[in-house]
Amino acid sequence: MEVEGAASPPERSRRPAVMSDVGRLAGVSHQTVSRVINGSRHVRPATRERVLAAMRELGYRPNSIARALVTGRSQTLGVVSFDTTLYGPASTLFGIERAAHEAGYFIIIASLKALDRASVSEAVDRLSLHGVDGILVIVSEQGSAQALLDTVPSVPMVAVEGGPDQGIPVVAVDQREGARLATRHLLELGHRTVWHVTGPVASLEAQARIRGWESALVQAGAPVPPPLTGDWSARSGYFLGRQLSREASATAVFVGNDQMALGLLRAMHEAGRPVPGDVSVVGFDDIPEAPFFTPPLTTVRQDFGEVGSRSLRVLVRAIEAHQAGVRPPEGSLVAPELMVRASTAPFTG
Amino acid sequence: MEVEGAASPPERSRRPAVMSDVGRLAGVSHQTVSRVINGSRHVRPATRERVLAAMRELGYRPNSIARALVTGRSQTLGVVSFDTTLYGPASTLFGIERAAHEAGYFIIIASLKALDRASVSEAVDRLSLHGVDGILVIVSEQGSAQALLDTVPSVPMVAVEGGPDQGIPVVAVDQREGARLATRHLLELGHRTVWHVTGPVASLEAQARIRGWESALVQAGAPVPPPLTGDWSARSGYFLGRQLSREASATAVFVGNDQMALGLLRAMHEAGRPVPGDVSVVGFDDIPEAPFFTPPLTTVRQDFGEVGSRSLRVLVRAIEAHQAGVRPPEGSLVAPELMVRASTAPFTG
DNA sequence: GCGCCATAGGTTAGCGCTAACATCCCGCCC
DNA sequence: GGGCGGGATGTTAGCGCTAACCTATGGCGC
Repeated sequence: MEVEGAASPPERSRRPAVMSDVGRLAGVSHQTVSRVINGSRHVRPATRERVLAAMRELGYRPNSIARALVTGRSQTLGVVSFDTTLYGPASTLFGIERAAHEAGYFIIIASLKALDRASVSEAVDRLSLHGVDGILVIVSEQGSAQALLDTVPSVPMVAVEGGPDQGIPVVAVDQREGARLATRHLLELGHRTVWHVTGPVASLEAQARIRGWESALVQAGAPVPPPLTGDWSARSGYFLGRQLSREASATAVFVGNDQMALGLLRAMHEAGRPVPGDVSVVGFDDIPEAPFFTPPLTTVRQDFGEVGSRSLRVLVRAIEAHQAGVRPPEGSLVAPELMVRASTAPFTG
Repeated sequence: MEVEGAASPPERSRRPAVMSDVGRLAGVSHQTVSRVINGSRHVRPATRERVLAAMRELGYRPNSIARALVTGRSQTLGVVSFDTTLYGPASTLFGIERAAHEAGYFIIIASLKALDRASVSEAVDRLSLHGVDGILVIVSEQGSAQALLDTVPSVPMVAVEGGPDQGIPVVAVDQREGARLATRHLLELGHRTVWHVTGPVASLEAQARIRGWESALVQAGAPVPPPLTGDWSARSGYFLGRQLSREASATAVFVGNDQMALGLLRAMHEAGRPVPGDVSVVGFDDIPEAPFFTPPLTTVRQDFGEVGSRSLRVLVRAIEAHQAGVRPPEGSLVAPELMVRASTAPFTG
């Protein structure tokens, strides 16, 4: 079709085409090509068509690095996370990525070796050095939440799943409300009180769940048993479950997450204390396997995907606010939901 | 110390310092600053010190986008994956990220909406457009493996966890060997044959496990029962388990992954067929929860982290080979390991 | 017919860095 | 002592793109 390009034989596509190659073939300047790409109104339809045809013919792909250099925006966002192997962070990351894709951003990840301040700052630093436009920190631990405030952020940041109470926007599930839901459910089944297997002390989520559990107990006038501290693993749930199985008065347990609940279920089974006949158990998270535990686990669902996509949208708004020089947006809380299954039953004292 | 810089008061750090600012303060050209940063030998120690001091004073951070533009390398690698929520891909991704960090690369992720050819190519395209130096594709499905061959790769690629037999390097766990391990274990316990609950038909892993299971059966002269097809979820394992529980001759089951094994365990429990008393069950993956199933699950461990880090190293070598214009490296297989726990027992017919 | 303004496009200067070459200076050898 | 080699540094020219400004053209009102 284009007789113009006939001068250069199939030898084209040696080195990738750049803007001026397209311009030359279309008989316009490289700037006009840029205008076509960026949708400027000041290009005649006929010219636009010629440029588009030339782009097609040369297989032109815009170079986003050159564009990033000149615009100062890389369309890339960083995510800092600790253990992306766990279901929670993994699903959150997934939600983030989907929302980022929709918003035209890429996600680059920086996982932490350890959960201390230094590595959080180091990760944030590494990302901003690489030129990201904003950073999401999936933070779940007190030290790292603190580290966020120490960090001098060169780009907008949003904390996900937990974070400092002020300073930067936080998007998370309402942990305290979730714990209240779980505790009240057990209380309403007639249990005198509810024991609690917690996550590690430094975990913000664990702390919030403890507060929610405690407040529900206090509000109902129930005694507050000493919490048992685990580490989120099925293993720790198992050992704490063995311990609890010897506590005859323990007929209802609110476990800090589903993995520990699985371990606890196993310990109760071994100890001959049937669930839910003898002991009722509620977990937290609602991992996909929870309905298939023995027995199917009553648990509190956290919508991680929603947390991820919502936090991404907050970050994008924060970036826009930053550019416009206006106030950053607020964070928000995602509501948890109680999933009642077969691991809880009325108290039959 | 530096009287030179006194002209500009604390008003510095308005706009981030660039190389020539550092050079000016140190009394050298911007190129010498570049030499210091890139560790050139042709800089006198005294000069180097002055430059480093100036960098510190101005809080200089090199701009990696500008560097990427001129060198043509962004120090960024792309990872294409489908469901990063599952334990396998999530751990693989984690291993990749750790190894990338060590090798001085960043990881940018592109997750797929669907598992078809189009979305794989689209993701690869999106990543290379963004300027990645290489791409890892966590592929586990026949269609996408094929898509990889269709893709005209502008950058080096490596397939992870599965992929076409030729064309690009593949790093994966030896699925067939893992399936043989599981099947032989059950056969050695005296079971007449071993049933198999498989993953979805299009899954490369599922296919390889079926082949391994079949070959172990044939080699032992055992009959080959019809495989039951699941979809990796605990839910499907549960329903197929219900079906299998009615099959009196089924005393040994090799389940394609641990989640389905969990569902199957639950179905057997409900059907009053004790595991391992009546039925022996072997899973695949060895997810962290497997030891805490009821009963603790015998399963085949896949070292996902090793697959991730090994594939990253192969990709880095592929990039170097690409630049040097030599042949790309070979892929490799990671050995699986049988973890014997309490869900398998000798056949007592 | 002239100025005026809108429209369509070209020209020029960078973004911050590295690669390639040019230059200077010094010691050393014949 | 003069040329020469090589280490230390400066100068120049891009990488591929966008922003800002400039120019040509044409329609329109008076």
